[in-house]
Amino acid sequence: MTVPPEVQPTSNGATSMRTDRCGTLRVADVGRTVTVCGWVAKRREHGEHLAFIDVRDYTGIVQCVVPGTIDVRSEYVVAVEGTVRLRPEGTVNPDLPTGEVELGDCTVALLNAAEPPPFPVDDRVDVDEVIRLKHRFVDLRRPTMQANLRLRAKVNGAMRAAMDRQGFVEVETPLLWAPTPEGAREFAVPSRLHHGSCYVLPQSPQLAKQLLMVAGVDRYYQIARCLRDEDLRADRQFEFTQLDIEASFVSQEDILEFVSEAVLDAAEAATGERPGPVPRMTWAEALDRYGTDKPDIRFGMELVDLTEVFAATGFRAFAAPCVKAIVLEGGASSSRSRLDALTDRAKALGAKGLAWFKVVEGGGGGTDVDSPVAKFLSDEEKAGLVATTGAAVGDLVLTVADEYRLTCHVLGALRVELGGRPVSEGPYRYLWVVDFPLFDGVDDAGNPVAAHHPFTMPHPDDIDRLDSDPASVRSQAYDLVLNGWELGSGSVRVHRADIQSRIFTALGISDEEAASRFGFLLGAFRFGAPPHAGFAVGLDRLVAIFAGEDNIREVIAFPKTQSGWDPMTDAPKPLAPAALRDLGLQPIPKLD
RNA sequence: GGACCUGUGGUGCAGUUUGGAGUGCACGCCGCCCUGUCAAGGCGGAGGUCGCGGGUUCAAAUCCCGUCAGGUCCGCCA
Repeated sequence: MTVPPEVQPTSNGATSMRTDRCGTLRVADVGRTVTVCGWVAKRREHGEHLAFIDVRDYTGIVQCVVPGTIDVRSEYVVAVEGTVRLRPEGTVNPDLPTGEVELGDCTVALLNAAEPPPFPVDDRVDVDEVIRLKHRFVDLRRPTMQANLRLRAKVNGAMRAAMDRQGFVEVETPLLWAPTPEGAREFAVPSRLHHGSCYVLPQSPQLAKQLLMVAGVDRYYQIARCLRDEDLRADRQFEFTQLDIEASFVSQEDILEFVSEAVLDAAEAATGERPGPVPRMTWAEALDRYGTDKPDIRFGMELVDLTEVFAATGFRAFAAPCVKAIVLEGGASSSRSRLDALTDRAKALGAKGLAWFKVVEGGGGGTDVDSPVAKFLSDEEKAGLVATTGAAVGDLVLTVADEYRLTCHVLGALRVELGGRPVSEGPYRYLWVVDFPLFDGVDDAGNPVAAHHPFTMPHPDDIDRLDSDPASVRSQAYDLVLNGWELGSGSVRVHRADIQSRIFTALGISDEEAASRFGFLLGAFRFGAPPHAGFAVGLDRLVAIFAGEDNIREVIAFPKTQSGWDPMTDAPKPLAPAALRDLGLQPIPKLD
């Protein structure tokens, strides 16, 4: 966790109960009689004539001096009236922003007593997350969590301002939507008035915002909640928030500009520093050099292609469509158990195996490789391996040989695990990844699967191959990546029926099927759909990185555990029989 | 669906490798003392199904099997 930035209130926060906030009092306030309200952070009693109470609100802590004893405990809610005065010589606390002053001759009004907190309300210890979540209302009192919430609001505000400035209009879209059996699994909401039918919570406002383009809104945005019933991760919750954008009569370039403006504004608001222009990389280059479509470009360790080196190899494990390697500097000292663990990891990622080579000094001042499989390689191949990877004595070369995509995937993951740093650790390296493929793999029936979504416009240079060679068709889809996390994605949409029809054909979706799934959208498009394109930025991830957190739960007020449990409310819970009846539902025994 | 890691007073840990009395540390909590502390200090005290179940053993926090919960990851996330 990071030290929260000092809170800078925009007003003194005076109310009918207080004149000031705790953390704002300074030397300039000396002489004022003030009242602060907050929670008792600490009590230090010195007998019957003197006691100190540290009172905390979200702005910080102020020391209150009581001339006598006072019966308050940790987390009691109090209002304290006293006179701001300089601390006596030698008792200034340089660790506190309010440390030069204190409240003297205090009278303490008890507003509410409190049980001892279940864990310390400070940032010094990492408490078990279930306990924190169960008492989230206490956890959020901690300075870091307060700072995270407020940072999130600041980022939110900066993005809204950027979109407003660029002429976008905020429109709210429904949370109760229709099932669209494509993409992420949806949360269903049973209908009381239509037994047996359900609404679904939107995995994103995708279709709604495209309809707004048909409606002539021209430039739409929304800080939108999205819901996806998929397995949770450090960077994924069931519900998450996006800055959702769509604009008409625009190209990909316009969208990248709009989004850059919002994200860079947010970065400036959050960090005080405006990043430079965001570089670009094609999807193909990202996969080739980094083994992933969301490369962390804070460090090198790029994938090296060795396919040519082993083109004529007699080593059967390397007789594969693709041989690639990464170099771990100084890794030659790795123990056998460590190397075995790496091999297991590679297999878990889908590789058939992992061949490692320790680069050692060879005869005549040259280099040689030390490896269980070295005996299967020719001298030329060993020399080529070292030369092509650029590995030096003491380095470890890890190689995978397999299909191109799998090889890249495995080495890309190992690269991040071996050479990477926490996502929130600086510097911030933004990257546009462009020219994603239109299709990605095939489904069970052998039909191509849409890489982004089926309304993504093909790349103009590739559109002629839509029918003849769909796998080679690039799309006008793009991602924004920051330090190895996908911050968001978008695309130019298909607005013409003839192109949409060809894409559905390539996807193996019949006219009837398309009509039943997306009929309302396709129908709307017949009434004058403008060319349009859009994007969505994941706010939780962006804020987490700015907050120095590697986990989006730290920037969400009430998140759920990896199994979708909320320890505070104990959700999800069974519905009462009467509620089930109302909805026309009947539980069935759990299936194995 | 799968892999790995974790689970010990309210909190954070050590103890588990090599079985031997619920043993220890820090914080917190309760009581008393203390007129300048600020992670206050001193003295005393309370607080434990060692996640749960089973097995091995004379004996299990410790070894074995199962299970639950949490975390990280793979699959999944158009």
